[in-house]
Amino acid sequence: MRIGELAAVSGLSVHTIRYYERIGLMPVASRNGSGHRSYAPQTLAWIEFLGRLKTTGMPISEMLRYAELRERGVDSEAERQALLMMHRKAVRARVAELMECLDVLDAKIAGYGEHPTIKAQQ
Amino acid sequence: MRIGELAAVSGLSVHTIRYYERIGLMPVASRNGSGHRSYAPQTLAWIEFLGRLKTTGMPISEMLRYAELRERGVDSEAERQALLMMHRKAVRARVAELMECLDVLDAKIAGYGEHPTIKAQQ
DNA sequence: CTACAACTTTGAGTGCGCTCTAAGTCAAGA
DNA sequence: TCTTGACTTAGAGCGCACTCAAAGTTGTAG
Repeated sequence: MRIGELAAVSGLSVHTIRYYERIGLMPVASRNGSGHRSYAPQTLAWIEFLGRLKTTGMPISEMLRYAELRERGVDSEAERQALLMMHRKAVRARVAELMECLDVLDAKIAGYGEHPTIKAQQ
Repeated sequence: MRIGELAAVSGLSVHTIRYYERIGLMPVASRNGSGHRSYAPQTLAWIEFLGRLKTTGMPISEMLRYAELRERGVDSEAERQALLMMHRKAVRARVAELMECLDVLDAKIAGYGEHPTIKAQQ
């Protein structure tokens, strides 16, 4: 799989894939005869997982930490698991925070269109 | 209330408060005799609401739209309500997205430390 | 009166995560 | 052979949301 195809199936841009490789988020890709990057199909799964980390607000610096542990192989699994557990905790907190904000939004939305006396209390 | 005190109680920096005024997120503050900004206590409630919008991922451009409607007064309430309803929808979607990612994280975390055969399926 | 903190302005700088440009190489179809 | 398009590199540029710097003014405590 060449970089253009990987970009198409992953939704990342070619630029972004090369950027991810440059900063260490993706392993240095092997090359075909003409120097073009060549990707194994599993690469897509890695990109998708990175996407989950990104969606959940993990900064690149921390993804990088995870990627480095992954490169180190099987003996880093406990550390990777710990890192993900910390992140899960942060995501759960974020969800709770958003739900609290949703309550505030609900109240504000309900407030519009009410009796002026009640409205004034907003 | 002067800007330093407002910064202390709101958690924003003095720089940020002036920045918010400059871009239109906050009304131009009235001044005391010596040209210093003077704030009414209700200003804090506005900053806190802006904080909710920010926490829930609303970009400044959209907060600006809301702030402008607010400046326009009572006749913009329907529009403000509509804007907040759109935003609430987006926040709900974001919560759903995060919860989906939490499932993926749970599976990944559970996968570490399992039997090698099962682990290989990750 | 002096020192010092808190304020004022304009405008530049920062960190993040891309995103694009320029200049060049390579492979395949008309 | 020519053209087209996908690829390569190094490095510059961008949008967002601040954040800070410089130079100056004002208010108050000792």
